[in-house]
Amino acid sequence: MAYRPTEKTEARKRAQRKLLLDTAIKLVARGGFQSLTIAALAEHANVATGTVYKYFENKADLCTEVFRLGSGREVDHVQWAAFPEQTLSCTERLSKAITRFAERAIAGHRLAYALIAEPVDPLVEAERLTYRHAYTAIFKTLIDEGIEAKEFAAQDSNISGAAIVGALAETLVGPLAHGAPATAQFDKTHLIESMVDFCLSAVKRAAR
Amino acid sequence: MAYRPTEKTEARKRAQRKLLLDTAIKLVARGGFQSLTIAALAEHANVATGTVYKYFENKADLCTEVFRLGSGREVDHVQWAAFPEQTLSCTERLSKAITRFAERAIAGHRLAYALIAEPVDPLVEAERLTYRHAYTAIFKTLIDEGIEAKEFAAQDSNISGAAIVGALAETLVGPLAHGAPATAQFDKTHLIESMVDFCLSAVKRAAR
DNA sequence: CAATAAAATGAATTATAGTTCATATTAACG
DNA sequence: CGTTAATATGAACTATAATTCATTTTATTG
Repeated sequence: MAYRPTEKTEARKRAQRKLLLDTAIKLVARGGFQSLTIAALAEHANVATGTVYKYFENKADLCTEVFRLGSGREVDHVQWAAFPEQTLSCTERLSKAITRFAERAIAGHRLAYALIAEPVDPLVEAERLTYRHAYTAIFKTLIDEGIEAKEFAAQDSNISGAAIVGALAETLVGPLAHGAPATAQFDKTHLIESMVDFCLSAVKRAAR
Repeated sequence: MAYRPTEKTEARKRAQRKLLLDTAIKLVARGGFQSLTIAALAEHANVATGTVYKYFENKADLCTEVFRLGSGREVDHVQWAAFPEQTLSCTERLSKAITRFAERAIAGHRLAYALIAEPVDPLVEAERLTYRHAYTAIFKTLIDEGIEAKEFAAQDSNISGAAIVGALAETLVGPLAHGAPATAQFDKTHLIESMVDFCLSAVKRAAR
């Protein structure tokens, strides 16, 4: 008997895996999923291509994990805004959730675009639906609460939730799309305010 | 001198090209852009792969034309609903335009999904943005008219237009996505009504 | 029919990535 | 230090499609 995995090697293994994932996310944030190739990942992480396969079953597996890691935090932030510690009206919470979504998308630039809208391998597409659905679920729950509290009109909260996600994605992704030059600045505050107004009016349905 | 293109051959050429485009659209409608390969197209159109290149520069060119042909008619239909012959209120016209958009998307199934949301080659993505923008422009113009007529609140019509397109795409594409079994029926009328309510309330902004 | 130009063919080539695996390297333990 | 097991390596292999091009077929005219 001469060799056994020890805490040190296990730690190294975990670190290597994390390094690969972090590097992969950097690649996606820089050039989208289309730039995430095994070769490029290996290159940037200073390992051989074969090594990647010691940590990930195959490319789909890698993409899925990248997607989860990249989006998990994003979803959490919106979740926290929608369901805060303090007691706030549903109107305020929806407003904050939309603002948070938008702010992070704008800050994240290419990454947000890649996660929300960029063309990806069909294998990854399923994961994106999950991602978008996570947002829809947050808005749906919040809208249900708002209906209960008589702040919002009675409505199909699933549809409204999805509509909000779609509206946000379209209005945010438009300006961020392609390799939209970071110079092409747009009025972030104006965009966010507009979207808050649009969505709040929609769920309140005061108009006839 | 012995051979010169004549009207007959020119006509045949045009017909061949049309056949290829129609076949390509059928393929996309059946299995999305991912199933549109030169080999498959040639096979289904009963020509050799090389022949395709007599009619199209390259694949990107083919995809672009497929996109234009496929979406052109769709956009026109919404355009007609938004700007009809008869005099109608902006509210009614917006309602009809949204309904038309949704009805055609639902009827078109896979094709609508492919045009609006399916992952495609980045080369084709630019064309999609054009396509979505065409819808945004229609809604923007209609919203501007509605603001003028005091039917809608003052707002950034570009943002609202894009928001409507995004909201529609998200709510419609969700149920249509993947190879969503045609059996998985959803309440089409309910969905359309909900979206009309959502969008009309949003642009009217009666709520505060 | 002969001559010729256009059009079609499809096997071969090219390009791009994902995946594998025989070999080399490294780490742990006696 | 020597043995052994785990890890890493990266060139070779595989798969998938796009693209090309020498050859064949077809259409037109004198």
